[in-house]
Amino acid sequence: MPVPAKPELRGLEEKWSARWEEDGTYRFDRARSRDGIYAIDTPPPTVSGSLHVGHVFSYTHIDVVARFQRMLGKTLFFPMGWDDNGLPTERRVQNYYGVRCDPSLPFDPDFTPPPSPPKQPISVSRRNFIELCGLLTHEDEQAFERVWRSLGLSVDWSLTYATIGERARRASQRGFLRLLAKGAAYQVEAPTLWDVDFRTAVAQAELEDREVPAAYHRVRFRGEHGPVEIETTRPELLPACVAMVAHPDDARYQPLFGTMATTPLFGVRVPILPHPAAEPEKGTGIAMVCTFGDTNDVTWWRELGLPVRGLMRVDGTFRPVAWGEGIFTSTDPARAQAAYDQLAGKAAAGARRAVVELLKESGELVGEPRAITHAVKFYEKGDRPVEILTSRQWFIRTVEQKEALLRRGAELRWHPAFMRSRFDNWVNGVNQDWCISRQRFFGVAFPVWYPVDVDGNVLHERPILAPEDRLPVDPASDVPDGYTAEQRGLPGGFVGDPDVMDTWATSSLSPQIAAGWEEDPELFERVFPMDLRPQAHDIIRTWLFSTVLRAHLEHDSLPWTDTLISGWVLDPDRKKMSKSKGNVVTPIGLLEEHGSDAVRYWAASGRPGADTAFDPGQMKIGRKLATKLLNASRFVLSGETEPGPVTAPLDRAVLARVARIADEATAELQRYDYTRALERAEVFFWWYCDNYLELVKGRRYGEAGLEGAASAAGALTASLDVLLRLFAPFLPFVTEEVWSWWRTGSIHAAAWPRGDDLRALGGDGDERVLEVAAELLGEIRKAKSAAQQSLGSDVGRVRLHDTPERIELARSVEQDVLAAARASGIDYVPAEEFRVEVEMAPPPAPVPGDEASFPG
RNA sequence: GGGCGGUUAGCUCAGCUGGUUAGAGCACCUGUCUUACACACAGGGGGUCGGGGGUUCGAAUCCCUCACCGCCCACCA
Repeated sequence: MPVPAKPELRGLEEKWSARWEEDGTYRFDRARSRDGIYAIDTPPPTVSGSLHVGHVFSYTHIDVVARFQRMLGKTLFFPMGWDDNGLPTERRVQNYYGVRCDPSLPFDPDFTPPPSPPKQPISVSRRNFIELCGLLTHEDEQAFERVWRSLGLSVDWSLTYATIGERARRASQRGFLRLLAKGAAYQVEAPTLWDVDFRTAVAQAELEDREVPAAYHRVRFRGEHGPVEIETTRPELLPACVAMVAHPDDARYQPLFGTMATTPLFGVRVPILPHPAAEPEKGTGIAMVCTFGDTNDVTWWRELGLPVRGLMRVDGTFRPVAWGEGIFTSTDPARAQAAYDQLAGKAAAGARRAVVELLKESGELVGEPRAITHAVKFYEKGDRPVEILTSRQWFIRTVEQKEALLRRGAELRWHPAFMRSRFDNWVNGVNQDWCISRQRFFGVAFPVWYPVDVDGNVLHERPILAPEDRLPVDPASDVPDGYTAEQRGLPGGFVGDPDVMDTWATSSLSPQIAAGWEEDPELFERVFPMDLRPQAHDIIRTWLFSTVLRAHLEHDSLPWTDTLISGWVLDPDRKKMSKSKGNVVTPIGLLEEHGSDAVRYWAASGRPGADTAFDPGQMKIGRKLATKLLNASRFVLSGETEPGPVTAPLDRAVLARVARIADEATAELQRYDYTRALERAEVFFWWYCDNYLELVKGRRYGEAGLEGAASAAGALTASLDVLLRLFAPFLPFVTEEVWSWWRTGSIHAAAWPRGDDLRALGGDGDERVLEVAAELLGEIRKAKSAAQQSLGSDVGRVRLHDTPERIELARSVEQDVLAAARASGIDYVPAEEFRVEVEMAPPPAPVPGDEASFPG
C-alpha cells in the first residue's frame, strides 16, 4: 500500500478491527507448549448495564501487556468473560422489564414482557425470570463486545465464556462438590449476614461501612438488686434480648454475675453474665445481648450458650408472636403482648420509633436519646443495614486457611508490589467462613437434593449429591438418581436445594473455567496456572482472594504467577468517577470523539495501581502523538533514494540511541511498568522528529549525494521500524496503519524490537554526536527566533566555541547542521564552554574564496 | 485504632538505587505557514519540591516527626 498524501486517523478503528478479526490476528495457538504461551485471566465485566470509563482504562492496561507479550513471541491466551449471573443482573432485569421473580409460580412458555415496564411489577416464574436474564445479558454482551473491539482489545473472541454459561455452571458445581468431598465446604443453620431488601444471605467480603445517623438510648432493666442500665443504638431489639454481659474484671458488675434481670416492656428474665469481649468503657459497661444485633451478639450467644429468640423475618420486619410460653415467657405476658403488637409487622426503623415511645411512656428510657453518627455495615449493593438472621447456608472454610493464603499472597508477584498489603490486611481480618449460598434465582444452583422423610421433613443433613458426570444440574427441574419427578416435594421423596451460589463462587474459578478444567486437559495443562491476573484494587478482597483460595484448595497452587492491579478513574475533583458521570461520558462517545489510540494513550498514562484523573487533555496529547506518527512516517517513507548502508555519523548515532531506548522500554514493560515504557518512547520520538528528522532532511533529499541519502534512508527506515513497534501495544491502530504502508503482515504479529538488531545495522554509533548537533542547531534556531525570523531563513556563518572533543564531533556532522540551519559555514573555536555566535545576515552574494568576517 | 499510597510549576504528572543551575506536556506569552506535520515548529516566563527536625561534603531523593488528601482493614453496646 503506497504512502497516502494526506494520512488520516479517521476510520482506522473500523478498518483495522475488521481486518484483525478477518485475519485471526489474535487467535490463540493451542498447539504451542506452555513456555510459548502467555495466559491472562481476563476480568469478566459485570453485564448489568453499560461499560464505563473505568473499564476502558483498566482493560487498556491489560491489552498493552497482551500485545507486548505477543510481540515477544508468545501466543496469547486472552479470553473474554461475561459476568452475567448474580444480583446486579436480576436487579437490572426487574427494572428493565418490570418483573419480579416468584418461585412459587409455574413456568409460562408464552410469556413475553410488555414493551415498557409497568408500574406494578409482574410476577413471573423462576424459569421465566431466568430466561429474561439470559435475554437481556445477551444483548448487553453484544454491546460490550462492540466497545471492546472499537477500543482495540486483542482478545481471542472464540475463547469467550459467561459465568452463567454451561461451562461455568459445570465448573462451579464440580468445584463445589470437590470442596464438599474434602470437607472444605459445609452446610449449617446459623446466624448469617442478611440483606433484608434482597432477602438473601451475603458474605463478609461484600460488606461495606457507611456512616449513618443513630442515637444512643439508655434503657433501664430491673435487676435483683436494683436497676441496671444499658446503652443501645438498637432498642427495637429489646424483645430479642437474651442476656446481659459485662467484663469479668468490671467491679461494678461483678456482684451481679449469676443474677437475673428483667427486660423493660417485655418482662423477660435474662441472666447477667461475664464475658471478656465486653468493654467496660463502652456505654455503661454492660450490654444487652440480642439475637441478633451484631457480630458481637453472635459471639456471646455462641460462647455463653444462650437461647435464640429470633424475631426478624427475611424481609426485615418483625414477625407476629404470642407472648407467654417457652422462649416468649414473660413476667407480664399481657404487657409484653401489648408492647410487641406495636412492633409486629414493622421494619427496624419503625419498630425502633415504637419501642422508644413505649419506653418513654413507661419511664424505662433514661434521659433523652443521644444523637450520634456511626459506621454501620451494609451489603455493598444494599440500601438498608445488614441484619443477622438464623438460616441454613453453605460455607467454604476460609478461617482455617488464613496462614496458607498469606503464604500464597507472598508467592504471588504483585504489580505494584505495595498492593499486596491490601491482601494481607484482608486475610488477617477474615473472621468468618465464606458464605456462598444466596437466596436468589439467576445464579449457579447447588448440585444437591435432600430426601424428604415420611413425615415430610427435609433431611438437610443427608444431601443427595449430583454425580460429576451429570453436571450441570438444576435441582429445581432435574431429578436425583433413584427418584422420579413425581416424588418431588412429597413425603418419602426429595426436594432440590433452592439456593444459588454467590457470583464470586463462580468467578473465583475464572481461570479454571476459561482453561477448560477437567474438560479439555490438553488446554488446561498448557495455560494453568496462568501468567497474569489483571484487576482493580477494590476487588482484591473478593475476586483475587477467592481465586487464590479456590486454586489453593483445588490445585494446591497459585492460579497465576503475577497480578497487575489497576487504579480507579477519578473525577477532576478526585472522587471515584461515579456511575452517573461514567454514563454521561460513555466509552463509545469517548472513542469516537478522541479516537481509540488517543483514549488508550490516556489510559496508559495511569501507572499500575494509581488512581488516575479523567483527563480529556491527555487524550488530545495522545491524538497529537498518533497524528505525528502518521506525518513523520510519511516523511520517512516518501523519499526517492532506497535505504542503503548506514555510514553517516549522525545516522549511526541515532541508531545507537534508538537501540538504547528500545532496550529501556523493553525492561520497563517486562516489569509491567507500561507507563514508563510509553514515556520513554514518546519523549524520544518527539526529540527524534524535532531534531534528527530536521538534521537529516537535506541529506535525505539528496543534497549531499547518493551515499549520504542512502545512509539517511537506511537509518530513517530502521529507526521508524523500531519506533512503530515500540508504540504498537499502546497505539495499535495508527501503528498498524503505518506498518501497512510498507510492510507485510500485522505489526501486532511482528517481533518485539531488540536494540541489538539496530546496533548490528549501525555499528557502534556515538550518541554524543546527537547532543552536539542538536545543541548547535538549537542555538541557531534561538538566534533566528530572537530576530523574529523564519526558521527557514538563511543565515551567515556560525562560530562554535566548544571543547576540542566536542568540536571534533561537530565537524563530523557539519554538513547536516549547515543544511538544517541554512547557514553558510561553521567556524570552530576551542574553548572551555559551549557558546555559539550566529551571523544573522546571509552573505550578500557568495564569492568563492571570500572569508566571512565577524564584527568585534 | 492498624495499614497502604499520595503531597514537585495554574493543571496532569516524571524525577527509580542521594551528585552539576529541579524536568515534561497542557495552559499562558512572543515569533514562524520552513516542500512530513499550523493537530506543526522555534523561543520565553513560571516552582522556598506539604511543614519541621536529622544523616551527609551534598537531600525533591535516605531517617524521624507532624499536617493534609485518598484508599484498605478493624471496631462500632
